[in-house]
Amino acid sequence: MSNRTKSTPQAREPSETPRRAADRIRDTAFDLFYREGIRAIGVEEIVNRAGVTKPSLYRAFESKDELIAQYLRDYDRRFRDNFAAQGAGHPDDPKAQLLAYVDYLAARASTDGYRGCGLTNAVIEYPDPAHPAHQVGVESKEALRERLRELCRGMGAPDAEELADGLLLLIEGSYVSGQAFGARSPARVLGAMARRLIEASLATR
Amino acid sequence: MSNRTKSTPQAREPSETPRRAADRIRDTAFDLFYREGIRAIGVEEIVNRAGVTKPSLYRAFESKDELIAQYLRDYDRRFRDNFAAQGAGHPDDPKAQLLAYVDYLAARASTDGYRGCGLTNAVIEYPDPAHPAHQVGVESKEALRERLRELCRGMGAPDAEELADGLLLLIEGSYVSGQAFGARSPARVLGAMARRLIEASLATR
DNA sequence: CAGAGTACGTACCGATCGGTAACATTGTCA
DNA sequence: TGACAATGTTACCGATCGGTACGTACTCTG
Repeated sequence: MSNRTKSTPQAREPSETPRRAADRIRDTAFDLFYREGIRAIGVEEIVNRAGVTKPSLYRAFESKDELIAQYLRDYDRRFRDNFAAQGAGHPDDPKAQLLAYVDYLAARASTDGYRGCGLTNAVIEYPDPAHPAHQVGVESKEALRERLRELCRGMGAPDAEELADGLLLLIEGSYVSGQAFGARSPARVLGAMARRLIEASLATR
Repeated sequence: MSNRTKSTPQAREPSETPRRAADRIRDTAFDLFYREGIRAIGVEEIVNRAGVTKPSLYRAFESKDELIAQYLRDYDRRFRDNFAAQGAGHPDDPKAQLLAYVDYLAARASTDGYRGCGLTNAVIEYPDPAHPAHQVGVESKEALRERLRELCRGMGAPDAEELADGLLLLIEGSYVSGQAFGARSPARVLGAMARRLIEASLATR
């Protein structure tokens, strides 16, 4: 076990194609799993498209399941970053932060070829709660639920938990409807519905 | 013994296990596909659990894809029947009809082991629009969307299309959230949120 | 009772699945 | 130059995938 770090990490251009085999596999798996579905993609296809070989995959990942879990952890990280980035323009304004993401999602989920949320899709593809893909997906959704609750509390909602769950339903509905309806997706009304629900909920006493 | 009634195909003991091979396959496939996912279930497992053999499957169905499509058509039929049944107690009251289904769904989607909507799941499992599973799923969703629009028009909503899409988002969100959260699903607030959204939408002018 | 259909099972196919063993090659640093 | 880590090459494994050629048992009809 030598975890020796090179003192001169040079010639490391992130945009370059070759890179490390493990990274190429990770990126390729991310793209294929998300686009085509996890169960639809075999390890053979991943290594072929990544331009590497199967032993390289199994040197970097214990199994396909572990690669799947890694894909979903990557997806979760990107999701959180993006969620935060959308609201970054509205510090100290929870409602504006949430609406920024909601408007972003409404546009994105109403484009042809949209594939929804990789984490939601994984939970559906692996209904067994014991499967790592299911677990990572559920954990991410629980974190999203909690984040929405924080935002709703910040808005001063009388019942923040209830409003957060309502918004979560709208968001998850946008993920899946976008896949079924493409550019004419019901997700196009997500922004208007979220606003209406928020206003009505803030008005309750 | 005397069976002069060969023209009438009866002698049907509905509760009996053996029945015809094709029917057993259909029922078993329905259950397994819904419970475990379509891609997760092979034809071998279907015929084993149905107590028949593989050639019997391929005599009744052209291919696995055709069996899948049949499963989804069956699912769609049961869904429409159930949707209608939930609102049957409120003739000439579109809002009550819709809320009856919504309340039913809120309860069902908040039980452990809930597996969501088989049609939604199929669209996610088969993202390729050319695949029959995807197509049958999408067609069913379009019909549901239209049904919701009818109901919203019947309620006198100023923008029935918009409200229908909002309700569709809530409903689809309940399907998928139920799988991730089990008994503590956000779907428990579906009834309250649908009511709030409907009232707020009816009040717009 | 003969014979034709019908309904089903036995046994098998090639392809692909996830995963591995053994060895050759490369590039980097000392 | 030589050690070492990373990667490629090749060939393979048992299991399972969707799908089929072919033989057998039952039943209805003539």
